[in-house]
This record gives sequence, structure tokens and C-alpha cells, in this order.
Amino acid sequence: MASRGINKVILIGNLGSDPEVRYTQNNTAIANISIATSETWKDKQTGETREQTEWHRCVAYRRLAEIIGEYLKKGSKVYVEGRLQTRKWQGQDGVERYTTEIIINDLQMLDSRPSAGQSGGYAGQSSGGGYAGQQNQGFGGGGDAPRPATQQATPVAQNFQQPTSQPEPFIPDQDFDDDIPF
Amino acid sequence: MASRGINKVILIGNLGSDPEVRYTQNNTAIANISIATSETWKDKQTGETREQTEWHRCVAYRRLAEIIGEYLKKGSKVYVEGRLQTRKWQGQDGVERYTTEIIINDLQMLDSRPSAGQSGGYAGQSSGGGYAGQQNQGFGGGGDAPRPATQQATPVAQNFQQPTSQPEPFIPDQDFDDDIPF
Amino acid sequence: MASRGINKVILIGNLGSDPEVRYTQNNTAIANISIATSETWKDKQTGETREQTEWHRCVAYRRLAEIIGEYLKKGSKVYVEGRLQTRKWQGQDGVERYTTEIIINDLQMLDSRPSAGQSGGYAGQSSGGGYAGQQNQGFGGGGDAPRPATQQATPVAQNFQQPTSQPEPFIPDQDFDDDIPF
Amino acid sequence: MASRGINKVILIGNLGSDPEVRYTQNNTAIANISIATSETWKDKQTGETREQTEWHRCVAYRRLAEIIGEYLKKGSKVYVEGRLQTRKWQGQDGVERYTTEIIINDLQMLDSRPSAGQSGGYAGQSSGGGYAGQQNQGFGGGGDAPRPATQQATPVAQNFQQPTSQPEPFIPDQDFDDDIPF
DNA sequence: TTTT
DNA sequence: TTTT
Repeated sequence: MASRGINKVILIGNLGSDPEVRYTQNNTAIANISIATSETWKDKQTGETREQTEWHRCVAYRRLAEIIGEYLKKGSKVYVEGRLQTRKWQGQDGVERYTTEIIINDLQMLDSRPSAGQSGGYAGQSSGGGYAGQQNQGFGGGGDAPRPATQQATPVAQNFQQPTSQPEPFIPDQDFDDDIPF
Repeated sequence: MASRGINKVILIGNLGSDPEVRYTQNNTAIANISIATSETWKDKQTGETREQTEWHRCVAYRRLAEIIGEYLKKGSKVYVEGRLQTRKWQGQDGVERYTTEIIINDLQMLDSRPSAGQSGGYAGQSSGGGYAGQQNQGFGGGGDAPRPATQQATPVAQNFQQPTSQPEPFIPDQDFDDDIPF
Repeated sequence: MASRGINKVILIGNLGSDPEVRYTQNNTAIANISIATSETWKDKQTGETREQTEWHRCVAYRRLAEIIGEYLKKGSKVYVEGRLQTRKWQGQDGVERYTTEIIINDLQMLDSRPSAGQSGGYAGQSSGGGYAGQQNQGFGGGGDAPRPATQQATPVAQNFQQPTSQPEPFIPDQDFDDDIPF
Repeated sequence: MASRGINKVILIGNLGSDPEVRYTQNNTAIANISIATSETWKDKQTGETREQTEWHRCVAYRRLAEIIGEYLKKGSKVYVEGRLQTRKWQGQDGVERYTTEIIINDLQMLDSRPSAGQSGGYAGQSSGGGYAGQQNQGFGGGGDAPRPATQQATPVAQNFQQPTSQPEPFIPDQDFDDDIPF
């Protein structure tokens, strides 16, 4: 597959309402969620604190749509990565309109104290079974256990030009089960 | 300035037409550009090569708008970083409509062989003269953080946990000329 | 300021230890934090669940460094945006080494239930007082109040070529107080 | 595949030298490239123009590595998306060192006037044949989601809260040839 | 080591 | 409406 351009959206925000999940005739799940991102600032002239909320209509398909329906709800905080897509449609009044949506590729729950059905985790749209490590740089809303920072305690030299003996590099395995989102 | 959420868009694409630059009553420049990102793929069933183009309406203000008007033209390839914003407006038919735009924060020209007036370069929206280092990552037309070439050579903590004696680190200066985009 | 290239890093992870904040001779704050991002996957061959944690050494300056020192602690979940920088240094053994760090531009706390001193919020490095709205597409770690998704309920048409009567666009103010991170 | 965290790098820069491609014992291609991103700025005090170049060591595997070896060369301008990974290794002097690399997930050539063998295009790392839509946003060498040109025309829900009758939405097909990078 |  |  080829491409000429980059079309990438990254959001962190909260769901304004519960996800809406529906199914196509051939049983493919489609989830719609509305995510709010907001900014607040102090107006220099009035001294007041202002807030501007932006709403983003997002869409996910297949397994990711099911996960959204199962684990997200109104108020959930999420990280979303996707691409912009503007659709043309016609209202009942016959007027043509356009809607811009974010087609979700990656999603991660950011609620640190997930409720029962919200164990926190990650969900990438990689139903093909391919290695998702590179693209799914996501991860978890739940209880991340920070480990001691022993690694960066010993920064290091490196020689790019004439690498010395190095063992076979670890290359991420591509074949692994992809059905369990987290 | 404060904020709750991340609202980020990254595009690489080509301008579908020359930029449209106009000015507000208090002489602030506003530039509108339309950027195309496209994907092509081989249809598995038919074997045909298909293409899908997505158009993105982008807006820039102030100095960045002026730079756009001066250096970009139809066909120009650009990197754009910004945030999504949906505006509500009313057409002449009285129907309410919404338009989603990308408010450009950073822009970089990617044409390797720029024409006369297109010397290639970068432009970040920091016309206020403030420190723009945060937004202009890796470059910056309006005001990125200057970093002396001596920085790399600046010695460093050997151990993160218990830093040993180290010289003063170089910290990017914040005050520098902001008028020259590139 | 000009630039040729993009150098951007986006992380979401947890602090492996409390921040380390120190000051230069001219009293500029510098904060070092170590952020963990991890991936888990199911090994297809063994069926085991594997986990790989990556540690990222991050640095912030000035106001952002102070905020980090004040509000973050071991285990804090954060969103970080910055740029890569590799420094060369010499260990006590006389060997040259290199350390790659992320110079933080933007940071957002993602802990939904902040403790006393952790009210949740955002902190961008824009000490110059410029409008940070464009760059600080951040938003908040605290209690984001999702609003009803009434907006996207009425998607819309838009006419790019010949805009009809539209009021003066809202252009974000650039001058506002920047001292209060959230 | 699961994950806890986001670990994302986005670069636009030029190759400092020709790619180095080698093969593992089981014939997996590995490509190493070094990418420069640079910033220039005008020193406020001296008035001089300063430049700072940052070098990024990047690695790609499998099909993406082969594409890199075939189409990129010294000086090529590229967009790269990947994740940070720090490896520990031991030099011939027995000293432990660390090297931070960007594991490339997506790559796009940005040279507008490609030479003979450089037709310009995109390459995503999805050699496993899995669906790569998530990582290849807006394009994709290894396997992005095909989207028929009819998609934009696909009608849409008029009301998000209470969707009216709407035709089946187009959902990107997942199964398509993955061998042709562009 | 690139690029402008 | 761009680009290849």
C-alpha cells in the first residue's frame, strides 16, 4: 500500500457520553465516541479565566469498536490516535453538509482507577494479527508499576561507524495472538 | 495558559491552491490553505490501484499567515502541526453548518528545490515574542529556542540518581529575535 | 528562528522515581525525570505473556521544571512532548559516552485522582508569556468534566471558495498570564 | 498485543550517509540509517546565525529495511515515525554502553524530485501481512487500509445522538496485497 | 554524516 | 483543488 502524505491526529480527552456501537449487515462493529479536549487560560485584559472546549467526533471499527463499547463510558479519559476524514452527506432538508471525523487507529484508556469493567489497557486496530508493537505504542490506563530507573544510571558511549562485536539483535516477533486487547 | 487534553494534528501534504491571505480590521493576517493527503492501495479483489485523497482546511494567524502567503503556493509540499477546531456558522440559506479546521501552530516547507521566493524553511506561530521552544520542536520560524553549537559538548551527569560534579548545563536562551522566519 | 527538520517525541508513561530538581548558578531550575513505557504481548510460540519496559530520561527547564518538582512524584502518570537530544560526556573512567534525552516542551499530568499537591493540570514551557494555546494542546489531568456532545449532532456544509457572510473570526489572544500552570 | 504507555517519535530530516543493510542468520533484513534534524537561529547577543544539528540513529526491520536499502541514500529527506528503544551493549574495551535508537514503524520519502530508483513513496513496517492501518496513517508501504474513492461520498448519520436511517458505511478492507511498498 |  |  502506498501513500503520499501524513494524516495524523492525537487526542487526549474525555468521552462526552457513552459510546454508541452498532453493527453493519455483515456484523462488523462500528463505534462512535465524542471526545472533549479543553483549554483554559487567563484573559490578560479581564483577568478572567476562560475555557474553550473542543469536541471531536471519533469512529472505530471492528475489534476496536467492540472494545470501546465494552470498556469505555461517559467521562472515560482516553488517548486516541487516528486520521482525519471528512464525509459529505445530505440532511433531511436536502442540504449538503460535511462532517469531519477521526478514524481511530489506536486507543488507550487513561483512567488510573478503572471500574469493574474497565481494567485499563490498550486497544489497537490490528485485527490482521500482525505485530502491533511498533504501531501500538500505547498502553495502559490501569495501574502501571513504575520500575527503578536503573538503566539511565549508566549512560554510554556508542560507536556508529565501526560497531564492535554485538550479538544478534532482538527483533520483535510478529506472530502473536491479537485477540486480547489487554 | 492551562489546558485539559491534547488536541494535535500532524499533516504532510500538498496545497491544492494558492494560499488565501486576508486581514482583520486590526490588521492581523489570516491565511487559509487547503492541504491534500492521499493514500493509494491495490484493491485485492480487482487488482486495481485505488486512490483516496483527503482535504484539510487549515488556518494560520499573524506572522505565520504572512509567511504562508509569501512562500507557499499551489502544489507546495508542507509539514503542518496544529490543533482541531470546529466552527459553527450560518450560510446564506440560513442553515447552520459546522466546519472543522486545523489551526496551524507549526509549518515547514518540504519542497527540496524551492523556487526563487521559496527558500525553504520553517515558520512557527509565535508572533507574541514569547518563548516558542515548546511548539517549534526541531525548528521554528517564529521563535524556537536557540541552542549554541557547544551544547552537545556540554558534559553531563554521569549517574542519574546521584549526579556527580558537572559543569553548568546549557539552557536555551529565550530572548532572541523573532522576526526572521528562516 | 529557523529550522530544517522535525524532532518530536510523545510519551505517556509513569515516573520511575521522584523528580530530581536542581538549579543552575543563575537560579534556573532543571528537572530530570525517568519515564517508563511498557508493552506486553503474548508470545505466540510459548503462549506466555511477555513485557518489555522502556525507560526514557527526560529533562525540563525553568518554570516547567519547577512544576515537575512540585506536582509529580514516583508513579505519576504523565503525557510528555519534547525533542530528542544526545549529549556526549566523559565518565570518571575517561571513556566517552553518549546519553539520549527528551527535552520536555509540554507535560500533562494524567492521574485522574490527584493527591493534595497534585491538582492535575498542564504545564507548557512558555515562560515568555506568549500565547500557549497553539502549542499547549494540553489539558488536564484532573477532573475533566465531559459536556454533552451537542455539537456534532448537526454536522455541516462549508464553502471554502466563496465564504458567505461570516463574522470576524476569533483569534486567540496572545497576551495572557502564563505563570499559573493550571 | 497490549501495552501501557505511548512511545512515539516523529522525525523529518536527511540521511547523513547511505543506509546500512544487513541480514540476520534467518535472513531478516535490518537497516540502519542516521537522520539529521537541525535548527538554526539568530543569536540575539552576537547577531550571528547559529546552527545545531541533532543526529538520530534509526533502525528498521524486514520489508521496510529492504525498501530503505533500495530507495534511500545519503542526503535523502525522510519522514520517520517510530519508537524509542535503548539497548545495552559492551564495547571491545569491556565497558558497558547504552545506545538509544528509533525503531522505525513508518517511513515516507520526501524528496520531491526522486531519482530513477527513488520513485517517492511510503513504507510501513507490516511485513507480517497484518492490518497496518493503525500505524500507517494516511499512507502505508506495508499495508494500510484500502479506502475506495467512493468513501467520501458515503452518506452519514445526520444526528449523532439519534442516528436516522443511513446506508451501510464503508469500512476499509483488511485483506490486500502487502508486498508492494508504493 | 545530512540539509539549507 | 494537490501530489505521484
